[in-house]
Amino acid sequence: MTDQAFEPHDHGACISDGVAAVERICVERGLQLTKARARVLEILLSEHRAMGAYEILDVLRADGLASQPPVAYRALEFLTKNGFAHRIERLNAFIACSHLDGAHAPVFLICRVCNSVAEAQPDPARSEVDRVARSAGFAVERVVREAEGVCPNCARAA
Amino acid sequence: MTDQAFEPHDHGACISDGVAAVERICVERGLQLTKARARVLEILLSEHRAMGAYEILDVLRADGLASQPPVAYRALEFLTKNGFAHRIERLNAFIACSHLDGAHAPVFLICRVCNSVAEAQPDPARSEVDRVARSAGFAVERVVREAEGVCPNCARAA
DNA sequence: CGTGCTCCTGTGATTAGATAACATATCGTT
DNA sequence: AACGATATGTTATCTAATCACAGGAGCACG
Ligand SMILES: [Zn+2]
Ligand SMILES: [Zn+2]
Ligand SMILES: [Zn+2]
Ligand SMILES: [Zn+2]
Repeated sequence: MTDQAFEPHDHGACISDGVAAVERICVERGLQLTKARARVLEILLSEHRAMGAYEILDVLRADGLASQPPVAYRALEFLTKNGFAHRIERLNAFIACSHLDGAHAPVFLICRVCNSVAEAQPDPARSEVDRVARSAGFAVERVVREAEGVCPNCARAA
Repeated sequence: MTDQAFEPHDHGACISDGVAAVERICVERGLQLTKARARVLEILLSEHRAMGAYEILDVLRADGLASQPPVAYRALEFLTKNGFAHRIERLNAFIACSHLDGAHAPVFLICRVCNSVAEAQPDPARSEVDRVARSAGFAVERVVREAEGVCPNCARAA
């Protein structure tokens, strides 16, 4: 149900698989995964936590690439519009998608101790948000579901 | 299940009832509902939509009260910490609570056309967020659930 | 060719949202 | 009166996001 963010895993595979999957989807859909966009995706994939636009910008700058805010924001807009990354509203930050297969309405679990973020993929049929919206006659276009708390690793450590 | 934000109602009662309820609760709990805090609450209650801190500040300024950001942010911190108002993460904005009775884990329905925001009070027992968190061993402390879309009034109008 | 078109990039400036730091005030308690 | 706790006022700063406009790469068409 949740992904591996809170468990030990081969993280090199997270990165390479993520890049490969996005490359494939871009070819399928005729999208341009340009240098800047690919680099931002890599940066996001490099950690299971949300990164702010200016933090990403710092990495780009260290790479010798362009360093003005619009550079990061444009790449992030491309990635989020196409479902390759998500914006975490609670943090004003971004994270690579870890469920690239199919449409989804993810739930994010944000650890306030280690800052890791897990993207979970709940059963879409029984969302309380949808239920409530339907009963109000409200047409939902986008849903934000984010939980802040302590992940199992940090709970054990304490 | 949802409140009256999307339906015609006696809005004067929304404001007076809201202020009265908060006043009562503050007395009960020994909280100080000072001039600035009460005024910010009134401003939030005056509309069923979320208002930004600087927008609130403009109203305070028009009232001849203090006009620096911390004034608004401190009042908003008091109101949100005590459950009298909520922060809408998606909008970086605030709205008065419309379910002052009891603890709650609200769902917000945000109309992108008329900007009205309804606070719904779903059955807490079957939250998808809680279910997912439990299965991941994640200890939830705060939940954000916000749906963006079109309210029934605006859907009819279109 | 080379012109126009579309999409992407680079850069400077500006706007919006939030907090830090520090001084002052108010009020009840001793 | 002196004190501590809480709330306010003000300046400056910081972070996040967008605007506006100039250029550049790729491609289609004549
Ligand atoms: Zn990984
Ligand atoms: Zn953690
Ligand atoms: Zn009302
Ligand atoms: Zn509406």
